[in-house]
Amino acid sequence: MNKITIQDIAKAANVSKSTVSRVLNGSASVNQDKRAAVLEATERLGFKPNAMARSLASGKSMTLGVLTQLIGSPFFDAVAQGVIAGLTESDYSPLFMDGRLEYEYEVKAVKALLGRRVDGLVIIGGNLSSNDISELCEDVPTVIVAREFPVEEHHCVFMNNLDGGYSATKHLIELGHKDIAMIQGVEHNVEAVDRFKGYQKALAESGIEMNEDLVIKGDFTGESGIQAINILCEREQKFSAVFAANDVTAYGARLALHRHGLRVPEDVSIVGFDDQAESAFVTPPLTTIRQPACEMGTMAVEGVLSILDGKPFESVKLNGKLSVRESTAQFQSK
Amino acid sequence: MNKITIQDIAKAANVSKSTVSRVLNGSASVNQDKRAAVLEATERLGFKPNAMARSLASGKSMTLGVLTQLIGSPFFDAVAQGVIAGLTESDYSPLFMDGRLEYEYEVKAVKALLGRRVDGLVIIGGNLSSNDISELCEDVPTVIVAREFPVEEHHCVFMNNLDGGYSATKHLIELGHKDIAMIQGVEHNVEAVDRFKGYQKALAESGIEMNEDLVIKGDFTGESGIQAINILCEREQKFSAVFAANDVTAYGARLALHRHGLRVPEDVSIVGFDDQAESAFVTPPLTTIRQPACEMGTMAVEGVLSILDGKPFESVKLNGKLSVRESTAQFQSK
DNA sequence: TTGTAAGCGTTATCAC
DNA sequence: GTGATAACGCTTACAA
Repeated sequence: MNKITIQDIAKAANVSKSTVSRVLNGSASVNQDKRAAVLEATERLGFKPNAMARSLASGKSMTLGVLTQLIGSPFFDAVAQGVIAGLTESDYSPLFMDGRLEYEYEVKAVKALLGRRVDGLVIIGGNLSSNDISELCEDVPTVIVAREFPVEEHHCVFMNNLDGGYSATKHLIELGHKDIAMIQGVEHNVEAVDRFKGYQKALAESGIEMNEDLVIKGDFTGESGIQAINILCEREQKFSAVFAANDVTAYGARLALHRHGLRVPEDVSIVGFDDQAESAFVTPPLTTIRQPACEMGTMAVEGVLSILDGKPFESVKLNGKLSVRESTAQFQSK
Repeated sequence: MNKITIQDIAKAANVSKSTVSRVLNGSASVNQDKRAAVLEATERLGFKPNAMARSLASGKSMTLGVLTQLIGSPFFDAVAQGVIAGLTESDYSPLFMDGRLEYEYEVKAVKALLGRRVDGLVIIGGNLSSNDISELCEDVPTVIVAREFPVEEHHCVFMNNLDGGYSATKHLIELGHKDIAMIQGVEHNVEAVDRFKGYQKALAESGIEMNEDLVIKGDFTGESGIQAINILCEREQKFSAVFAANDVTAYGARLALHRHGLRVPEDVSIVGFDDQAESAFVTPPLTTIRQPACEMGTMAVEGVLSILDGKPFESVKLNGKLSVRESTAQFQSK
């Protein structure tokens, strides 16, 4: 470890610890010469301030804790990127912990973050309840991303999943499709439910009666996309389009369709949800709803920062954007 | 912030700070009654130890810093997962920082990690030079994942990219292919170069002379996969198989092939490299080389832990595994 | 502008 | 076993 302390610098520069501190933090003006001497000594001795001691003394850690889930999923990464971007201008740095999408881990991660005395918290998705968050995060400014809590005490930045589901379905309807299957996401998951509601809304609005047989349960995995199509085909269900609750499910669906000899988009159109990076390169490139993930991360950070600054922060609901590619086409009656 | 300190607990439990510390850390035996009282007070007041103060006093932070790059890429996530897994049994917790695959960020991230006085460091990929690492990490036990430094002073856990490239190409050759195109990865990137070397080795070993025209530069993106195939087709180059430097490039190649009316695998076989999660659901499911990413993460952590424990640690080189799916098939002469 | 000294919340070293 | 008390490295009044 770097054994060099502020004391060593003080000695080397012939000043007091306080002066060194002042120079390093710019907290007060210091004589040019001394200032130079301190800087020189700092450089020469390779002094690296001990963040622990610093935060212990100041009461601030100058870090924002970020609870992510499965940092490998494209969505979470995009949010994380947004967080980092939103932080570059500030003096804070992010501290990531992964909740693995498992309740116990999430609690542990938040506690660890709080133990490190992060000055603010960004919680991305996950399973923590409103209560958990209230209790755990008490007086640390917290913004929750990609989840919606109707309670006013929580600050959220989330996507309008209902609107996204609506846009996706509407797009299909506008292409002339009527028998539109939906592969749902994880049951009871709010986002999944909202996407489904959007599907229902678009259908209703266009005077198409929803056919229960076209709604298949899924769980956001590629495998569930495959299964859903298998079920539909085995039942010899008539359908010319499918709306999958997320992109990976759409991949699976497209694969199963291929195995059943159905072409995309000639025979069946597919719309996904998320717009993960791969979706533009898959064959055929997937039409999908783009989640403003990166923006959400940035907005969350700005939220925490402004709360930290004593300013108010209102929860925001963002709309996804339909990204039309080649997996959807005009309905062709056969 | 939780304003409750060890002092408050001491008062509430009618003991001294030292005793509270002893109970909480199990560093010495304490009378049953006092012990119970301390525990009760801790629970009741919701005391959360200040990690900062703790590490300042003890000189250890009980954390391992992890420098990741683009935490959203499947590969880095898998490594991160391995890191977390390797840590669960220990008393250490991970601290993630993202280097964004940009030199400046990486340096900054490592410094931030070191400023937090992490007890050990796991560096995943990136652009830091051997020197950078030596200078920055001086006496903090460090293990580097997914990069190979021939210097003995660095501890590395990496994949044998040459062997992976060899396996991929060999697979194609065994299927009867002779005109095998290769879409390279980022120029000068060690891993990319090694994968290419593996390609060359397999060719040479089978007595197939390498055709320079079949080797196309790429950069690990889906777009470069598309471009490569476009070039090949425009030149009316004869080829029946392609080995892409990574999975995303393979996706792009497959898409371009489709646009040129070439079927996979009937007309052209494709092998990727990485085995990211999506590759099993893409159409057709991609044959690829699976990187033991998770294992690498775990091994890296074990390495750091053992160095911390005063034990020696030898760099390890792991072999990837060929995962045969449906994007490759027996060569069919037309 | 600068130095002195008192914390910050723990752990660690002593005596008892 | 247990309780003072001195670190740990830094910030920040408070004086000068």
